[in-house]
Amino acid sequence: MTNAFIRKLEAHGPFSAADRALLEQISRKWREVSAGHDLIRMGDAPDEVRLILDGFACRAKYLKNGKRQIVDYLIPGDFCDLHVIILKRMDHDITALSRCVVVDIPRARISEMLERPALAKALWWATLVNEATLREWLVNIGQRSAPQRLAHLFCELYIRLRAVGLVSESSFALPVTQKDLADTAGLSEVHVNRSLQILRQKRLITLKSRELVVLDAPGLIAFCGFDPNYLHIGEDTAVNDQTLM
Amino acid sequence: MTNAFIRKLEAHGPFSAADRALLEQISRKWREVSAGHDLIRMGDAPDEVRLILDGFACRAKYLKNGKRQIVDYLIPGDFCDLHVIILKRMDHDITALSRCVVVDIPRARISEMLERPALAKALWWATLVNEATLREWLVNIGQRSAPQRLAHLFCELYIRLRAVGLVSESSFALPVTQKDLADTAGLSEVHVNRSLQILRQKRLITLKSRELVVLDAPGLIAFCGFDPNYLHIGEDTAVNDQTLM
DNA sequence: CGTACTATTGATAGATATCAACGCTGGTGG
DNA sequence: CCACCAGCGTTGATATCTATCAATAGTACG
Repeated sequence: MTNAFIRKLEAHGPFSAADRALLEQISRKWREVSAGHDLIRMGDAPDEVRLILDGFACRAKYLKNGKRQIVDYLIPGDFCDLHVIILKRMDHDITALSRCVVVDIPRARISEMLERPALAKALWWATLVNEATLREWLVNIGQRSAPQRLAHLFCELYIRLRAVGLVSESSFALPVTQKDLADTAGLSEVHVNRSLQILRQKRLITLKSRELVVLDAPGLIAFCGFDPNYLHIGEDTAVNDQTLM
Repeated sequence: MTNAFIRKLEAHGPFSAADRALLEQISRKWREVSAGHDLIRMGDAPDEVRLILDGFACRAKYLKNGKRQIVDYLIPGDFCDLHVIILKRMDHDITALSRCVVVDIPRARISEMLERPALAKALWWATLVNEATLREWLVNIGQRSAPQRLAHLFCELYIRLRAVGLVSESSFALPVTQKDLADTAGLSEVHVNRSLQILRQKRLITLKSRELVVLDAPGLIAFCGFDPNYLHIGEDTAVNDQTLM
């Protein structure tokens, strides 16, 4: 079985049999975390790197006044905390949004991965795409209107989830509350509600019972000016809106 | 001569003589870029990785409607585009804010660096701190008020610039316009002007002629709730506001 | 000593937050 | 199986923040 993790990493260069064997061994022993529970807490200095095999989680930072900013959504195949290999402590929390299946990879295994060029490159790739995504989020919050911010987030999740096979019929599970979206987009809960109504009125999306349906992909893309380049999926492949969504 | 680059990288583990020799060789051949000129443009796929030895630059993404979001400030010792080793193309621009001294490191040299554990680790460190900084910027724009956003930015620059010896007497060169600050903080130019007035009224800072003076460091820190942890400078060292600024 | 960029100011419009209430829904225990 | 409860979504009214527009004042630089 090739899981989301291996599929995602291998997207940018084939692995040798030995590489794959190592990855498969890594993802053999997993555990479950139920929705709402923390995978890692700020200040933790874990000895393993966590990896999500199934489920949805978010990375968030809290202010002293209780405000929260979600800075990433973690989907199957994403590493939670590659940082702790180098940076001793977590500077933020990771919380499960749905039931998650997680593997804990010991540092030693990561070191082994870093010694294999193809795997090391894959880890660099994952890290750098993360960084590029953070930059785009900054653009999103800094420069776009409330409804556009949400639209952009949905476009991104669509592409990322599709890359791991979690989109069907233009729709996908999105186990978040409007408050979560608010804390992602730097908005209030009420304003998220009203912004979603705008997106619905425009017949761009539907979001009900934690299920997001993209009704009009080109429209959604145009509405927020989404350009998937920053995700560096299918590098050097000619892409356009039609092929993408 | 140990330049900012080497000093910064070495902050997290000593290098061997060979490591240092490689670094010194790398930073030997430099060139100048004058203020306002681009170091790299979106879409470029350069064969070298650029590194700033002196000067100030910014990393920015543009929207189709002309809006701009600055997503990072680059100071001496910072890599411009480690990404292009792995991700083929730049997905943003880098522009000099002041006259810059830059070195172009051929890919091959970067590969040599990655083969040396201490140097590879240093590169990982730089990348992961970048990522952590982006997360904190997201918190900044998403959750703080306009004056707080600026205060937080100033705190960060203070710490980062001090780490490379560019702060003296609680002040440092900050070659940016109010429009630049606006595009950094997701605000309008006018509102930045008024927010700066608030910071001045509170006797926290002074900003004139591209020189920022921190008048009241503890006050500035308290005002925006700055916590330097995310910069991962002096890991595992007990730090507090007093020792920091 | 213009000229162009940058900073500042005032007035107004627009976007978003906050506050408060109510309705819906899914789960739980009796 | 129903009643209740808690969390979530929705709505309206209002306050606050921030953008926009337009004009003026500095400032740096050729």
